Amino acid sequence: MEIQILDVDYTMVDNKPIVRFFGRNKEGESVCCFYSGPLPYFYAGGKDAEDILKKEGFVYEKSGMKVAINPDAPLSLFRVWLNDPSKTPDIRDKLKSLGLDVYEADIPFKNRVMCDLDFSGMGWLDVQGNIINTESVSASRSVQAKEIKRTEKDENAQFKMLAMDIETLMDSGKMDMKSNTIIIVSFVFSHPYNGKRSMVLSTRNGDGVNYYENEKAMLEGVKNIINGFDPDFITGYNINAFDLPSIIARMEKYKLRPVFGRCRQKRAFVKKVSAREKVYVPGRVVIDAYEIVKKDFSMPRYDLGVVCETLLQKGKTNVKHSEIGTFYHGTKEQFGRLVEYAANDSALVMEIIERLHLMDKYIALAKISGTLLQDVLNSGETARIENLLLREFNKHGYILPCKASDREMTKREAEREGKLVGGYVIEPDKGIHSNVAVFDFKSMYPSIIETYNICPTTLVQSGNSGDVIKTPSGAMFYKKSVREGIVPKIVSNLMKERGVARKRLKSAKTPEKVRALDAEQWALKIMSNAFYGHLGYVRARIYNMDTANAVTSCGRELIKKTVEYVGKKYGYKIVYGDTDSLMVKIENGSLDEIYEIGNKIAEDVTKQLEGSLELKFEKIFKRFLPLTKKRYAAWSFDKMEAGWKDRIETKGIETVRRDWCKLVSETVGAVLEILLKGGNIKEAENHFKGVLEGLVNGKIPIQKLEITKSMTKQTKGYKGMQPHIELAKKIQKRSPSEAPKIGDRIRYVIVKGTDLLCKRAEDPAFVLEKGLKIDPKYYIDNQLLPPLERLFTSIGVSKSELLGNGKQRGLLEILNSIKESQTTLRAADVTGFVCSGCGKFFQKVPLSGCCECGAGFVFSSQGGMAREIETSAISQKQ
DNA sequence: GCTACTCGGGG
DNA sequence: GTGTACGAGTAGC
Repeated sequence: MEIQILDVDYTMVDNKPIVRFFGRNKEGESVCCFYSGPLPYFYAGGKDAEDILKKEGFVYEKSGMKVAINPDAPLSLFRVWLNDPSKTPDIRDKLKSLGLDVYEADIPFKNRVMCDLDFSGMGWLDVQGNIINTESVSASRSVQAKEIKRTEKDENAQFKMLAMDIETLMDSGKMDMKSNTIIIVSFVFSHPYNGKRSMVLSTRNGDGVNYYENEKAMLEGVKNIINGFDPDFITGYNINAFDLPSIIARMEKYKLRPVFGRCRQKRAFVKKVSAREKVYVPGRVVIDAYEIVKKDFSMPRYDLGVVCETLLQKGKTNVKHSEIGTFYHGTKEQFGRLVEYAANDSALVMEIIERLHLMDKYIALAKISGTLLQDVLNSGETARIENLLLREFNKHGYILPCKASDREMTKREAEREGKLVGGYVIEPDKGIHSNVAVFDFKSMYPSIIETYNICPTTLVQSGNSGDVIKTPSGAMFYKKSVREGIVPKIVSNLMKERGVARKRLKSAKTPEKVRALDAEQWALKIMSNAFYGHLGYVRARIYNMDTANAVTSCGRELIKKTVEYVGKKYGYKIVYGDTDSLMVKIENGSLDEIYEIGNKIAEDVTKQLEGSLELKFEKIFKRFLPLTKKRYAAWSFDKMEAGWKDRIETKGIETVRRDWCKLVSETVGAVLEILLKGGNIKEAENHFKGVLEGLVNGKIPIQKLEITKSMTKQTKGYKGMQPHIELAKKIQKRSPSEAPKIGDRIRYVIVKGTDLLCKRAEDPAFVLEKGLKIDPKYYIDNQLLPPLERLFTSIGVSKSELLGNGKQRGLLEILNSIKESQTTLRAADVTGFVCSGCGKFFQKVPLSGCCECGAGFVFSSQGGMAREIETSAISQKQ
């Protein structure tokens, strides 16, 4: 039988562990595979190690393994065998107290087994054995395995997913998961369950509701339905920190065992992981859609409402939080709306995960790193890297040390302080540059690790001067011919496999295959890029400053030498570069000509490089505007199969910030667009002046002036004066019922007046209602000017030029000077952009810079004035 | 400018 | 469960 691994655990029978592999087979049945044989063990060494082990009565054997971080140390090592994994910590501590050094004595048994058998999370197994009958697990099939081996398969089994959402009564007024009553539980099934795709359970009866007499009975129902449907994945929104912990807490209150995993004995449990809670359900995988969305997408907020609008382009049925209690006790219709709301939330979460295929990446990471899917989701990069390190080091005769103690970590932090040197950043040549070729070193750090054989196992520890590679940081590494490093070997394999995956991707036929291969190549890149960081990470088992610094020192030297080479041989100026990238000013030539030159340079440079190092020509910045190190904007052109594709690219320039009003991000965006695409500084200046005029004339819609800040504590708790807090106080006095509460976001605008600035914050609705005037000076000085002044000074336009000629002039004068300066259009009048080709209306210019039809844009203004700003149909579309 | 602390999502 | 493991954004210096 072939099964795909979802989860692994063990049970003790006759004082020996039996490993259980939970998964699903090709036929779609859930399977539990029992396997005896693997025993826990770790390594011990040190003075008199053997005597001590013998005297203490341990089962042990001499081991020829070497310690990864110090392979040349003469050390007699022993493998110590145990029976019960749960007793390992005690035994480990005992041996330590007897003066022994221990290694790999902190590896969870399931990981130990997965590593030793070379199995992966979400990987496939070929299992030979007998079907058995057992009540200990809930699975369609249980197998007593005689032989198991891994097998390779791209596709996934038909996994079942359950999406759920609960509604509770917050009678205490607090989010207390122990005391709040659960009134509704909604389920959506990926596959029909008892002929249904969804269910709503409630302690109140209603249309289409599974009614339960009380909460306890409903929670019994929850257990029965989950176990009956037998999902592989349980998903929900913030399910790790709310829904499941609530369910578990309430079950415990009623003395119901929270057993809805695939082991009939083991409870689902909540584990605190660095202040966040994670829920584990044996044999199943808990997927918190909130956590995934937060990792995968960048949004200002992550409540399910905005997430659905952004990702699914649809809103969610909404019931105000304060209405939940009222509707539960309210009319039939009201209760119906509540039921609908709960059902909808589950359905939306299921849709987010399935339609956007959010699991693809995590499944690929599990397969590649060997980590169980649940651990890929719940832990970070470190867990994946160390899983991979463990199996690869072991395969090649090396063992890893235990994790560093707190004391050791503090020591490392102190040692690392200021000594871990990063990449080389070239001081940017300020101004607007035209036709800049962008190069970068392909997978720079992984390639350096591979090429220079950088690894803890190859680091020359003492003055051994043999056949070694000397890095610019001074650290020396044995050449591959002497001893190949394990980290270089892993990284090299990952990069090689990525090449294979990408090749296969090109010829992939089905969408499933394309997705899986794309996720695979992505995960391979992520993994190979993570090793450098790991070497310098204080918690890493293979932490070593000398190796980490060696990597970056090679990078710095590479980029410096390349700058020199390109400058000397070709006479081009390098206007900017950061760590692994180079911006080379070509200045003259068409896109196609620069493309030719770029590729020639890349090829030439690559020829001079050692090993797998490669310089790649990436793209062209038709215009490049560097502001400072790490901050620039560019009009970038990529050569695609269909022709050149352009876009505005910014790095480190915040276009959206919560403490800026919309007008700022819009103006920054528009000015950049004009500068980059039009290349006309005067025009950009005029645009800015137009915005100022709009402000002075009160022509800017108030929504664009709103600033949002959140109130994190009681108003009294704030020492200094802050506008949003002062506003909160005002509203408290005016209409206490609408007063902002802790955690609320407060929107405000600054109005004209003689009061202190902080006292002039006002509610936008109040401003409209009372016809108050906003304060243009505030918006100019505190909002627009800081980012825009920086932008303009970088291209040689001073503040005084921006605001007029002389020193600080009155706003009226600014206004007059604007009128004289022949602005063709006042920004305040611009309501959007209209495509000059197809006429489609856009509120904002899309990131591509042009409409889908390929044509450029014209401003659309209230007065019907229109001016073409861009006709960038550069593409050679066929 | 940098570092320390907080809070996210959920009813 | 042989594990302790975030991270962006803001407040405060």
